[in-house]
Amino acid sequence: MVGIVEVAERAGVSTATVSRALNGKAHVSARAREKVLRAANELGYVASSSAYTLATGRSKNIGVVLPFIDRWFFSAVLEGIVNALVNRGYDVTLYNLSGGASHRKRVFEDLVLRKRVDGVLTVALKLSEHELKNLTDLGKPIVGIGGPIPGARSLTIDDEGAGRLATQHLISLGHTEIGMISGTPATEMDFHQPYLRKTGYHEALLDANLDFHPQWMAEADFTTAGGYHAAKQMLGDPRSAPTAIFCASDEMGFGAIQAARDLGYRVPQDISVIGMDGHPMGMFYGLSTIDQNTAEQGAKGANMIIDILESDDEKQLRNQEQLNIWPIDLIVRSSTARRSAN
Amino acid sequence: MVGIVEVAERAGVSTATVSRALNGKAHVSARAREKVLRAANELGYVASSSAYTLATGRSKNIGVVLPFIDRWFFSAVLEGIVNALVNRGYDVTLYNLSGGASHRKRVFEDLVLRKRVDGVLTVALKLSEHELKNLTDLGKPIVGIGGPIPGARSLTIDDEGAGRLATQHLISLGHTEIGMISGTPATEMDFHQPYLRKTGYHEALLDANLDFHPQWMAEADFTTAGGYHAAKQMLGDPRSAPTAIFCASDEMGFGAIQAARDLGYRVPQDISVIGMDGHPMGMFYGLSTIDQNTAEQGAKGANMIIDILESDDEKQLRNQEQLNIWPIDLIVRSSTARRSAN
DNA sequence: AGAATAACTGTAAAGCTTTACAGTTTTCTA
DNA sequence: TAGAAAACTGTAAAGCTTTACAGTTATTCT
Repeated sequence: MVGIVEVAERAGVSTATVSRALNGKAHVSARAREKVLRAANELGYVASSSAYTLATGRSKNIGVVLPFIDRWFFSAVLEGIVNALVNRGYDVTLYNLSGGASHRKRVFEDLVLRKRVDGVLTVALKLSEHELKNLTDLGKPIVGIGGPIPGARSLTIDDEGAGRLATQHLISLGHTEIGMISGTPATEMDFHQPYLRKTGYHEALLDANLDFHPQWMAEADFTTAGGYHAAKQMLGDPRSAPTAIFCASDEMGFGAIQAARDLGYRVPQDISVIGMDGHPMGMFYGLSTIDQNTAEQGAKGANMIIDILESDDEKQLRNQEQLNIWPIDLIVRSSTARRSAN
Repeated sequence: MVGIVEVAERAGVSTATVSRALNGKAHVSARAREKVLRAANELGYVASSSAYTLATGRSKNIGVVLPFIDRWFFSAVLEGIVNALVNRGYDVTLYNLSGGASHRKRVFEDLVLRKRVDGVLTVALKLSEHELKNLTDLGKPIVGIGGPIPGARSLTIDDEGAGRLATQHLISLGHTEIGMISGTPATEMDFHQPYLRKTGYHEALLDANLDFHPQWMAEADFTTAGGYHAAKQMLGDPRSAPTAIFCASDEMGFGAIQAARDLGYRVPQDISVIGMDGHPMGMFYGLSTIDQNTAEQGAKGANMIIDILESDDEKQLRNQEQLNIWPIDLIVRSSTARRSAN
């Protein structure tokens, strides 16, 4: 393998000069720089990242921890993160938590700790005290996307406000019996959103002096299948069925629409459904939603962490708690409509 | 930060013994091993991965290169890969190609070459000669998932056979005018599948002595939106509309179903639609499909590359060309039915 | 019990880069 | 043109681990 000494020999300079030239540092003459660049190019030289990391203490690598990869929201955030990071010259190492508790433990205790990353980005994660301590003990910047991390910077939408906005949209259409499909306790272990969105829903009902009926509250696992079953349950008894449903994710919204149709309801004439997230397929099923500009949100979070890393006073900035609110948009499509007369 | 010398001091042994004990090597007494383990645990010691890599030449890190992240197929493969790799003690570094040509160039020339990975996994990628050379020049194992890499091992379904199987399913239902929605030339630059699936479709028609009509062939970009528009085009003129459509992905299948309905067709009474991949939402829309067990396929590919890396004769195995065929399953749901009489 | 053997342990080098510091060359000023 | 200052360049150490090799201790066999 070709190392820095080969390049130095070929260029007729020292390894120090090669290093400086290749890293764009000052104190190297134009002539030397040119010779080095040519030699490096001819030899196809690329510095060993492990030696670079050992020498500088920087890995140019960010760890991203997420509870799932194959659900749309997470993959979209990830896409935004990866593209933003590569633009700034960083790699990303992935840590997925869907493999069970022991797997999860390993991620927080071994892998992330392997001093392999310059910073950690978490996506929609709720950490235990212990996990949080493991993470902050790294002494590296942490940014939480889609869910605040205590003691660190976060970028998240106002989930409570989003829940309120979605519910108010239904209220403004004249609905008074409004159901919600939220997360199961199991999912809440990982994301905060279900709880907060539910709070927003309750607040909106309260503000409008509307009744709340326990049967109008269902729980599902954020999948289309889950939304389908929860909606069937909620709509099964026509005497207590709501006229509108707010789903905490678009996937659940798709399921809810399908369930309503399978039960003979028309959407939106008999039942209005609003989802949440901004899933691209929402357009095809006419699902009204709260768009949270997912990929851009990921990119923004990625840039936040690099900004911290590359600022001069990194140490101070590092884990200042700071909450950044990301904007959301209400998108009205054909799944929500004015409450019908009967 | 706590390094190996601190552990050695605390355990009262040398760094060599610490290293051996922690890596589970032979030639260390039970007593010494125990002392080391306790000391390491008390100090929360984890070896620096850059120093480890520098010393051993192994990074315990696999690079995964994919054209998209936020499309279901890719995220599902990725999820399978990540979980399998973490189980075997490897990390994954992600290289995404959706950021444009210069980005792509950077991935192949700089990042992957940074000697950061022990091996490379590509997903549904078609590489240029130049890119392939860059990759093989790494001298590291490569495994191509969902699309063969010349000169390397690959794991892929029989796309041609899958296209044939889907088409034959439609033929067996009595359809004689069968359309297909395939990939655009732009997408073919990245994946081979569209072309091969199309070939299988043609073969099945030929075998059954069925006519082929240019209007029955449309191209889309593998998204639901693309499938929707392509199907609208194909079905727009009722005089030349087919009675069944094979879509090269489930997402396009969802779009095609919606397009058919929007045009007043009933699915499956008037139009049968079959997709491909095994998207979890297919169940809800009753989309018949060819399931390719995506996550398991990713896991299998991941295990293949680790098997090569950890075999004794790694060098020989490394880039033997070898094609592994992954099984597929025809799943019949409610979007395909016998051709109606009229 | 003593010798031979096996098992364990420690020292030091290697792996490759960056960078502080010291040394050299060039440029500028008077 | 001499001297000071600035710009450049090189040497060598540091970063942290693994591991070959040599040295030490324990075990086993006779």
